[in-house]
Amino acid sequence: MKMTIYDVAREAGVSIAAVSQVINGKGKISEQRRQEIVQVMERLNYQPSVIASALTGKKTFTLGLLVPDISNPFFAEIARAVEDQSHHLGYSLFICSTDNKKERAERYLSLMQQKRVDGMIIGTGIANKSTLASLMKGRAPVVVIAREAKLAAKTVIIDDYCGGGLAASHLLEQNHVQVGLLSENEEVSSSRERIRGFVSKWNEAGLNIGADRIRICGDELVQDGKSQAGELLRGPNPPTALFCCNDLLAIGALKAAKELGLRIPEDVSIIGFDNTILAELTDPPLTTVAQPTKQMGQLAVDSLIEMLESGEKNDERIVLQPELVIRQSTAIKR
Amino acid sequence: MKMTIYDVAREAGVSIAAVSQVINGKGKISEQRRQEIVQVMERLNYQPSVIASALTGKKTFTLGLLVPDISNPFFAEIARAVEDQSHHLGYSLFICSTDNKKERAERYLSLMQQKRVDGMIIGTGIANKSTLASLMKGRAPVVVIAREAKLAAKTVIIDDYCGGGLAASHLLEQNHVQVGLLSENEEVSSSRERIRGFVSKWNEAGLNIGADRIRICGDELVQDGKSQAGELLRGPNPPTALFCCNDLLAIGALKAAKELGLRIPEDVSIIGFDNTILAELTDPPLTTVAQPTKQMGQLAVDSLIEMLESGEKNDERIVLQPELVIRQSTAIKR
DNA sequence: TTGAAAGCGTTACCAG
DNA sequence: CTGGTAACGCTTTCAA
Repeated sequence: MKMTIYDVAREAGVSIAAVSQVINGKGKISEQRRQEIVQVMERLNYQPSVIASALTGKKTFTLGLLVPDISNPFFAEIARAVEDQSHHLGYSLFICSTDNKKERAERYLSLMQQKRVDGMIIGTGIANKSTLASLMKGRAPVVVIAREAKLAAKTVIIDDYCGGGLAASHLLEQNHVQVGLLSENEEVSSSRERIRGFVSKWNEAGLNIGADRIRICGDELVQDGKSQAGELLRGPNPPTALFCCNDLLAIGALKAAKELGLRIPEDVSIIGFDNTILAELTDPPLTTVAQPTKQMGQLAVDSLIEMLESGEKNDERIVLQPELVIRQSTAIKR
Repeated sequence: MKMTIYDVAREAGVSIAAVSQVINGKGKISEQRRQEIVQVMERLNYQPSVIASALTGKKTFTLGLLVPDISNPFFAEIARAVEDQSHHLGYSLFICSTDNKKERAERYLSLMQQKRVDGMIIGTGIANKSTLASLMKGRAPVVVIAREAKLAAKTVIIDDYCGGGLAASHLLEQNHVQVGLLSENEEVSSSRERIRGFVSKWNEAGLNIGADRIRICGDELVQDGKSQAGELLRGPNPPTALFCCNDLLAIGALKAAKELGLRIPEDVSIIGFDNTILAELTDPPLTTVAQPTKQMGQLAVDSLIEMLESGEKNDERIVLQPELVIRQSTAIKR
């Protein structure tokens, strides 16, 4: 049933070498022979085996994408952008959700290497440097997306520090003084940067943020965001504004506030990050810092393909600018 | 740099066959030899090439998933469930978004075959029967998820017809008489079934739904949902309730209603389908019909693996029950 | 038990 | 131009 290059060659009365040449458009064959062979291939519905081709050292035309969670809308959007550009350029995509777990990430990475992906895009923290280091020594080029790489590596990212600052400025303009910050797990560098950027801007204004005001949330983003926000809001000297490192956390905060009978933004302002589709749907719509996901995904793939085609590793960082999207979850402090 | 089975064999002073045996845990080797070989493999950080193994007729341990759009939260959730179960069972996953486009679907399908996936899960309409038919004649087993297959094929699905009925009953109980329905593109069988179920329940109650009350939306779900709902709501005899075939469409409807200054649910009730994460975030939270995505994804993978391990094709349909989740976007007609 | 050798489907090099 | 043939890395008989 399954046709091979031999079947085609036999049917066309030529050698497999000839067939191989027309498949790859290489070498010299008379136009007539080529035509004939093409015809036979179509007639037999022949499809070259990527597997066999890969075994001889050719590419697999497969890329890998590692994200924390594909069901998180932000990463789903990134994934879609990456997928589109990959397929556009002729590559298939393995998608893996790591839940930010070191073991999962390493397992997936090793799997991808065994399956000989041509390159990978990493959008998730990788626990230790040595993993990334050995990864980069491998044959497959790597680009890091939406995260700070721990080593010099090609990176497509937004200026998270600046994004945090954007949020801080917005809240500052609205006269907030008491704020609470919701961060992701410490491994998540983008989250750390956002917090750093926020705090630094806040300090510039001569204001302080107590360490107890910065809450680290676990992987159950909505859930943990809700409980941490709840603690902050119920505690002494409750914040009048909450900066959340992503929209999911912000949604948790929203829930906590509502549950406490607080009005948003009248009683407490909430600001998210990512500008996922969720942000425009919440009640009230969420003020958030936007990342250009489409563009990031596309750039990541382009860079990756360029690296693997040129064979040169490239450590350049592409830093895009975040943008504040003001909706109705933030207001002047009363 | 890259270790092969030969390197291991040489280093361990045995034949490659011996190494192969310990890799696959087959054949008989003295425990001592096995230990030695394992040690060498670890020392050399040897990783068997899935590619080479596949070439000899073994599995690729790769599955393919086709969905309309991975950035649609419903499919992102399905994908996550499928991914988890796949990886749990040792398989990697290609994920492809087809946008419900025939050409894209066929291109992806062909790619997957060239890459010799062990099986595929189809969650998107495939334009013509012949494609599906030839697909199913291939070596790789297929299971259809969240969609009616056009041919006898293993299917994991909810009872969409019944789901439509659930929505209708809910609206009927609330005394609605004038309704509007928002459907997806005609190719989408689940959507058709939901509409059929809704209409039939409606008719049972002695009520009618004019053909002009059923609007087909394009692929820009939110966008198109909004414009179609807008037309309905602005038209003569506007509906007091809208049934939307998925949450995204419902969100569009929500937007249209708000833009027209209508209150929800006081002026118009809106009911969605899928119960994605979006549904609990909208303002007001969306009443919707839930699908058990986690379970569906898991069942699909389990069935697929079972088929490919047993080598038997299986046409069984697994039909799960949808469930009405009542939130605040629907209310008794005033 | 262990090892030699024949594939698996392609590519690429090297003679005709 | 064209065809034969040795890799590629692994699995699987089949002898020894």
